[in-house]
This record gives sequence, structure tokens and C-alpha cells, in this order.
Amino acid sequence: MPKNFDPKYSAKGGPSKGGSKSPGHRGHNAAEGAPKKARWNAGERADRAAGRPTGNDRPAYGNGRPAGNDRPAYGQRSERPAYGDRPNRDRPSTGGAPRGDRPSYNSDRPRNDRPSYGNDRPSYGDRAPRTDRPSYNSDRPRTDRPAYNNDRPSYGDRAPRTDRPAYNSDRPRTERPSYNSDRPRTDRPAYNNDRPSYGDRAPRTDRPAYNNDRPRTERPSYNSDRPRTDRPAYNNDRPSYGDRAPRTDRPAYNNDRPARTERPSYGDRPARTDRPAYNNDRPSYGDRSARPERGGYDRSERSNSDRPARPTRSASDGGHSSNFYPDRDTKAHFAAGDDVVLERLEAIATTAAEVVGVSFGDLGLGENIVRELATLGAATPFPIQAATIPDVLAGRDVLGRGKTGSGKTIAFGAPLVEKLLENNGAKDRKMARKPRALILAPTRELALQIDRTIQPIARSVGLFTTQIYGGVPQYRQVSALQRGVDIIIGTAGRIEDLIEQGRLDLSEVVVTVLDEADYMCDLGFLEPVQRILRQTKKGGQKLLFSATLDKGVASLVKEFLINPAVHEVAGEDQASSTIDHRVLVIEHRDKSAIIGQLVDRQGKTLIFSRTRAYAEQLAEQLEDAGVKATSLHGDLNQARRTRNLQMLTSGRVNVLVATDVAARGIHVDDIDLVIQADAPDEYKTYLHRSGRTGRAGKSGTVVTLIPKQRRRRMDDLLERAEIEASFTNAAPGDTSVSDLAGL
DNA sequence: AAAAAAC
Repeated sequence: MPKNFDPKYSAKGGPSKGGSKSPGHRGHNAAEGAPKKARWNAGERADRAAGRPTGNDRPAYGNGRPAGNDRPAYGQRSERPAYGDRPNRDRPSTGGAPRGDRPSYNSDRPRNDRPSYGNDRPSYGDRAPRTDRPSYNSDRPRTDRPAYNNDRPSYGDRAPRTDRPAYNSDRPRTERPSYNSDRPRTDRPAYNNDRPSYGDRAPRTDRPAYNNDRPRTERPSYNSDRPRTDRPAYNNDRPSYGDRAPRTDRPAYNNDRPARTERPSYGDRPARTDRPAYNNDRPSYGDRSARPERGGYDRSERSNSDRPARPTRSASDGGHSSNFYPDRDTKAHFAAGDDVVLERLEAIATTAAEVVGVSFGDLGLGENIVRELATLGAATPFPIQAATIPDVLAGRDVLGRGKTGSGKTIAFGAPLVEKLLENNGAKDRKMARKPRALILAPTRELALQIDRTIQPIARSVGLFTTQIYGGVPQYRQVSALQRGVDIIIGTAGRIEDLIEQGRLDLSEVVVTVLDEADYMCDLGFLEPVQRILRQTKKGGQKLLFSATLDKGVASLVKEFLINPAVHEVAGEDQASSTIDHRVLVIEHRDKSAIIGQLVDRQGKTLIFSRTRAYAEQLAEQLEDAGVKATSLHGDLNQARRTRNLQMLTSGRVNVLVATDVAARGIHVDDIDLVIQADAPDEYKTYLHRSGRTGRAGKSGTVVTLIPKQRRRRMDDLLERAEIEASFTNAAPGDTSVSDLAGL
């Protein structure tokens, strides 16, 4: 095992020596016998630089990566794009123009002011854990970092840095995709080249046994790598787990719980036939085949391909029927780019009026959880929570749809914790116990955010969570797993990676949640999600949630869910929305000016762009214009992604320009304006982007900028989204634009 | 056509 993933080399172990323990660091002080780190020599670099064609058709980095090819075959892994050959990953689209032809926007800035991150060490994500210092993602004060940028020229009229941690000044410009730079490629970080090999790792059996009898108090905080600063303030006064009294003082959960019969009955509710069946003639996905031939991971001992057939779903079950596949005879094949409204799920609708006076305790949650929810600001259940919690507690598979910002995380999170508690409770504190619940999210930021909500709930009853997502060193995640966690919250890639490495075993996962479930069924996500679900315990409970849940999830439901209860909240339509939708029809050349005019305001603004490059460019433009703005997109490393999102949350910037990585699930308090600099192509994208504002009943405005030739398409999209928006022709300086900024 | 997701 490479030592950087071996917990016995953790910061706690061993006397401190000079230099970095991290092989990826310049100051690395190699231990005796440590293998010499392979580096590229100048000739190799030159060969590489010379041989690389421009544009996206260049050979994939991943092809040359070490170790990848001798790894055991793993499902259809090889079909997935390798990390290194994602187009645009480390080089944004430049349209193929040679870099030297383009003006360098900052070419007069002295290079030596910049940290030379890229030259001789791997990028953050690849770097081995810095065991000799706190994680770069942690909340440690900046002052313990070398102040490499203190002499950097100021960015114009920006306020002096001295009064606060220099959040921007330590932002190495070279880490940012250098959209406009004429910098030669060769000084970029070589993402995959000198990274330690994983594929030839020795099998699990040679891993050191971890002491099962190690006292609990030695456990560091599982989530110490989580940036504390972006936690909502409501957690700050929560007692830490370590201080908490032993679990024996916990009230007996099952005894004081009201009988099930006290909970509101849903079964006698009339079906949704009173709603306009606007979608009934839409093609259905219900007949999509569930790829039965796929055996999941090719590691035979974990293969679920021989799993017994699921019981046949019955069409009715005590009023909870989902009637999920009413028509299996229609075929549906959509060309890429089609934006269709899939058939609506037949669901049990809960109205806000029905849940008046119902408490979380009434729904079946235990005392500690209820108390923790109150601390989190959830005193009484929202409708979607009241609707789904009893069914989750009853062990049913559940599909839940509640509009953006309606409290879905607690709707699945709180009962999930309660279920685990009932099932073996928090008594099992064994080291390396297998996780019993899994929550999958499409983006890392969302996984982090979900954990921020679930973790306090879990801790309130003595259960542990950990995040498993990419872009950060896996060491902490692996050691958390080795100490033993109950709930995994993460994204698909890293979870599969750890499964493949034999470091994560989902075989005891009895509750699995897919947040943004419809998105998780999209091309590119579906197969990893299927592979992961196949790893979970047979017959385990599955919960699928999304604001736009529809029959796109049919393939998953078909394979993994049994007679799911489908819930939604009545009256969640445009008329009840707190969002004001506007479309500005503009000349393309005016886009920047109009955005500048729109963001000239007090509140928080989230701007969506279609591409990473434009998000970056727009953020820089706004910064240059004196607006405090930053960006969020997949070209940033995870530390920067986390930090930049935190900058909006904390109010250090008022404007965040993001790609659709921020479209789903991300909650930032008090975003009152969403600008779509590029109109979305899909109505769901519109709904999710706009759902970043108007959350939990607050008001918000969504402004979509379109060129006039897109008007028709926009009309159609809004119709699919069932949104009524006003169209206005606008030019820079128009009062109609500044009025919007004033909203 | 883009974005996301592993090291």
C-alpha cells in the first residue's frame, strides 16, 4: 500500500521530521527506502509538449497514465472517460486558436509573483495528503501558510487585504484555467503523470490490521477535512460529539413514539385525477430495459448479477400505489438534445394544510432527532417531509418530489437516521464496520451540503457520517471508513473508486438515497449509479428524491425499487411560486453590459453560464469592473470550488458565476437574483437554476437573457416548465434593466 | 453541445 494512504502514517503517528511527508511536495523528505519519485526530465517534457496537437482531439492524457491498464477489469470502466482525457479539463476551450495569437490579458503582470504551482508538483487533487499540516480544505487560519503573494500587485481598486485572510491573494492565478493567457502548456500541472500508481496496489489482505480496541476518544473528527467556515451558523453552538454523554442516556426511541396510526393517513386521499393530466400523451420511459446483462463490478465476489428476481410490483397497495408503469407499450427514443417532459408520476399529493399541527415526533422521529431538527431550524415539518417520513420509517421505497428549496434533504435524511437507529442502533461502534446507508449526489458541493444537514442529525443519536467524493485526497475518507461510519454521503466517481480499491464495502447498506434522482439517471450518471446500487444490500430500501422527479427514473425504479410510495406536494405550481420570472431579449453584444447593470445591486446574485470558460471570463470581467465576483465550475480544483462557493455564502462576494454544477440542490441563503447569462436548453435545468432563489418561501427574481432569435425556443421551454414569464426587449442603460436590479 | 463524475 502506498504509504500516503496508510493511516499509520497519519499526522498522529511518529515523530515529526523536517520536510514534508508528502511525496508530491517540493520539500518532501523521503523516508528511508522510499522509492524515488519519478519525474519528467526536460526532454520528456519537451517531447510531450511538441507532440501534443491542439484542440480536443489530442490524445487522451489517460492513455499514457501509469497503472491504469493493469488494473483488474471493472465493469465497463473503460468506457468512462479517463480522468485525464476529459476535454477542457485542464484546458478550457480556446476554439483551437493557438495561444500565442491571442492577446494576453495580464501579460504585464510579473510571473514571479505567482506561486509556481504547476511546474514541479502535481495539482492539488493529485497531491498526496499533507500529513505534516492541516488539510488545505480545513478551517485552519491562513496565516500558517506561506504568504507567497503578499507582494503581489493589488488588483486595482480593491480594498487592502490586511484586514482579513487574503482569500484572493493566495489564490494562485496559475491554478485558474488561464483562459486568455499565452502561457505555454508546458508549465501547466501535469495532472496525471507523476501521480502515484494505484492499480498495482497489493490486495487488501496485506493492509495492517487496525486496532479494534482503540478507544473511541482517539478518533479524530471524521469530518475534519470539511471546511467549517461554510457551515451554517446554526451548528456552531452544537456540542461536539466527543463531549456528549454516553448513549445510554438516550431516550428509548421506540417507546415514546406515537403509534403509527396517529400519523396522518394518506391512503384515503383521492388520486391526482383532479389535476390536469397535461402529460398523459407523452412517451414513457417505462419500457426502457434495465441493462440486465451488466454484472456490475467484475469482481466476482461482489457481483450481484445472480440476484434473485424482484417481486412483481403490484399496481395497488393500500392507496400507496405508485402505478408507476401504466403504459409499457410505448417506445421512447429521444435524440440527444431533445427536451421533453416525461410522464408525470402518479403520486400521493400532500397539501400544506394537511400537515398543519403535525410535528416531527408525530411522524415517527425520535426525541433527539426532533430536537436536532429544531436546532437546525426545522421546527415543524414541511409538506414533503410530512409526506415521506412515515413511509421511509415504514421501510418502503419512496419517490419524493418537492419543489426546489422545499426541504427534501430532511425529508429523507431524518428518517434515514431514525431507521438506522432502529436497525441495530448506534451500538455497533466497531472499527471498520460497514456503512449502512448511502446518499448519492450528482456534485461534490451538493454532497458536502447534504452532509452538513445530515451529520448533526446523525451525531445527535451517535451515528457517524463521512463524505466520499473526488477532487480531494482520499486518505481522510479511507481512514474514516476504517474507523467505521454509518452513513456515506458522496458522489459516484470516488465511491466507485474506493469500492474498486476494496476500501469501501456497500454490502451492508440497507438504505440508499439518490438525491436529484432524475439527474442521476441522465446519460453518464446512470451506469455508475446502477453499478453502485448493485453493490448495496439486496432488498435494501431505496429513496429517490428530486424537484423534477419524473419517469426518467423508471430504469432505476424497475431494477431497484419495490412498490415505491410516490409522494409530491400539492399546489406547487407557478401560481404558488415566490419567484418572479423575466426574460430579457437582448443583442448578444450587449450581454456583458446588461449583466453588469443587473448585478449593480445589494443582494446576492447567482449567474449561470453554459460553459466553464464563459463563467470564468464573466467573473473576471465583473471583477475588473469592480464587482466582487467569483466563479464556480469544473475547471477549478476542489479547494477553489469549495472556497468560491463559500465566498458567496459568507457574503464576501455578492456575485457568483457558475456553470450548471451549481444548478441543482445548492443552497445559499438569500440569493434574490438568478441571472441566466445563457438560456438553458432543458426545462428542468431552468427549474433547478431558478430554484437557487425563492427558497423556503422567500421571494426571488430570475432573469434570462436571450437573443431575439431564441425567443420561440424560450417560449416553448417555459411552457414545458409551466412557468409564465414576461418578455422584455432590453438594451444597456434601459431603466427596465436597472429596475430589475432594484428588485 | 455542455456539464458532471476518479486517482
